[in-house]
Amino acid sequence: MVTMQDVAKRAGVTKQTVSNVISGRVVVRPATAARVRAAIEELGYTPNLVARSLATGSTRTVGLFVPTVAGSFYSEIVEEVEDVLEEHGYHLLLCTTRLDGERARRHLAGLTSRSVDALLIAGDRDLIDHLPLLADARFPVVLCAWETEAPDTFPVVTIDYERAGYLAGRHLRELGHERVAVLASPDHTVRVAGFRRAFAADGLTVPDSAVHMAPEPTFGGGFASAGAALAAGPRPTALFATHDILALGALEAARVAGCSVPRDLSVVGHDDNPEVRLSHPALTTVAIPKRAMARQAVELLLRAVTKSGTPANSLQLLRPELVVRDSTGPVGEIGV
Amino acid sequence: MVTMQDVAKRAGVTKQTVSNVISGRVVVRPATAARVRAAIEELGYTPNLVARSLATGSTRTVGLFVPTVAGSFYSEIVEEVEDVLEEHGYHLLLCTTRLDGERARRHLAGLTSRSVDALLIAGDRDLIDHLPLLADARFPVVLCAWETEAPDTFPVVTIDYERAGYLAGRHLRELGHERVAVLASPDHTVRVAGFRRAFAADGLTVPDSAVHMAPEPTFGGGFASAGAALAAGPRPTALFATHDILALGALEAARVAGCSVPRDLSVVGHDDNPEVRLSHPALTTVAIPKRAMARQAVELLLRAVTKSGTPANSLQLLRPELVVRDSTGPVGEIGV
DNA sequence: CTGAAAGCGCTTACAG
DNA sequence: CTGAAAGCGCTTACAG
Repeated sequence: MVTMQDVAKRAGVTKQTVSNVISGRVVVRPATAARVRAAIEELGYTPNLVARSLATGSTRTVGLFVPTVAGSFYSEIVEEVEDVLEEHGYHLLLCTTRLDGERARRHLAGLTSRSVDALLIAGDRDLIDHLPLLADARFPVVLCAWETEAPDTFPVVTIDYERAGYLAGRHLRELGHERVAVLASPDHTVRVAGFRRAFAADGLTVPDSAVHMAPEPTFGGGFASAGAALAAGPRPTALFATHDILALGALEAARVAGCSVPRDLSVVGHDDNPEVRLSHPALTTVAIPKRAMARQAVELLLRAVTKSGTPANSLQLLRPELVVRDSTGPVGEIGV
Repeated sequence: MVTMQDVAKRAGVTKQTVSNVISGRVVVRPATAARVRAAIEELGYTPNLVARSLATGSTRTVGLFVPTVAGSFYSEIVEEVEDVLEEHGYHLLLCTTRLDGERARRHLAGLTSRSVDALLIAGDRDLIDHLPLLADARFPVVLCAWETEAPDTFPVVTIDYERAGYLAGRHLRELGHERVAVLASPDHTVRVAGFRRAFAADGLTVPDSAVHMAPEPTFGGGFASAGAALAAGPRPTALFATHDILALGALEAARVAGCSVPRDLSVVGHDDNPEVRLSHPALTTVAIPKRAMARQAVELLLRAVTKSGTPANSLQLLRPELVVRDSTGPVGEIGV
């Protein structure tokens, strides 16, 4: 491989001068610089990034942990993170943890060894128990898409999930719904709490019996738990699913149960993933500013890298927004 | 940061001995090794991977280019690649090219500089024009998920897309369909050719007028071009979409046009993405062994890395399989 | 504006 | 089995 030394010899200078030409940090006489550039060109020289990293202590690489890359939520985050990194000349080292805490821990241990300038952890599912490992990391760490109680050891950029649930609830309240059901993933307690708050504001309560757990965030999971919700007691007039895909399953369950949406049943989802446009009727849902979240998190991270300090330890909550489509309507007189 | 030197001092040995203990490549006296290990523990030493890379010339990182990470096709590939890499102790550097050849080229240039031990390029969309840049790469390169004419400069692990189209066509022929339409993405000419071959085998031709281009591989794109196909001339009795999502759009177009699937219209998709289970009726499609493909490609790549040679230049075609569900049926008498 | 020196933290032969 | 030396390819002060 051709090294800086080779270029230097060819251009009749020392390698320090070559380095100066490349970095542009020191002014080099135009004639010399031209000779160096010519030599680089002729030799097809390309600097060895590993050597540079060792000398500078920076790899210009950021690690990203996501639970998975399947599904549009995290894949959009990955792409946004990559975009921001690219704008700043950084590379992306990706680890998907796949609901496997042990796997996450192993990867974490691997990255601790300086191969990364900073680390972004998206999603609280798999790494939450291993955060202490990062306590004396030599690089900045930022958390995002964190729904459960965020540890106060790292800056967090996330969504106001409580408000997301609240928006869904308030919307249903404004439409006059009183008897409602919730389809929830186990780790979505914050959304459910927000949803309840909207009802509590009107002196209504959403009983625990109205909250149906969907172990898996899948279409089938939504179908099954919506089926249970519709079969139970007095049929609800509205339903909030903490995940769009659960809502899509619920739509199907409603069809099967012969109840028309939104006439007999209103359905609200959560996330506003692109898939929801495939549904009939189009799903009313709470849109999550995931790209904005990812961008802010990365920018915070990179600011910490360049100022080489830990970022100010803060909790930043981005606001979700209700997107009203066709799956919700006023509570009907003919209900039941 | 604590270095090997620090550990050595603490253990009362030289850093070479520490290195030996860590690598395990040289036998060290047990007592010494124990002292070294204790020192490592006490100091919380973790080797600097960048320094190691510079010394060994290996970063234990593999670069992966994919067009996007949205949609299940490439996201499954990414996860499978990562799994195989992890099994072998490698990290994943991810670049999504996003239909942007220029962006792809920039990233390529960045990686050429030794920050990666090998490179896997999935998808022919964005990098096809920039492959010459890789001509004198100092690391192995493998191509996968390549549908267009593959360059013969690198090993290719891909799908027999021609056969995929053929399987779809043969299935429809076996059901007696003669008047068919195709919904195709512009870069899916090979699938279409295979589809046509199945008809040609029976002396039938699929005219160009029966092939409808869908510029975007989206639900809306499928809906629009299926609408055109159903409106045109004598209505086809069957339809092949070169992409599942196009087929889902077609299903919706059929519903709107008031034609019942599969009674009035059979629909075959391509890929067998998980989404297709959401459709009504469940979609018959051609399943693509994408995970197997990704695995083989990475294993080929890693074999080349460890044997530090270019991999044998070969073209490997994995076989797709027809998955019959509910969207296809025998051609009806009452057709049209 | 250019060159000589030291150093980033490791590994790899090679002696002892 | 352990130590002394050289080297991986850069960058960063520091002289001239």
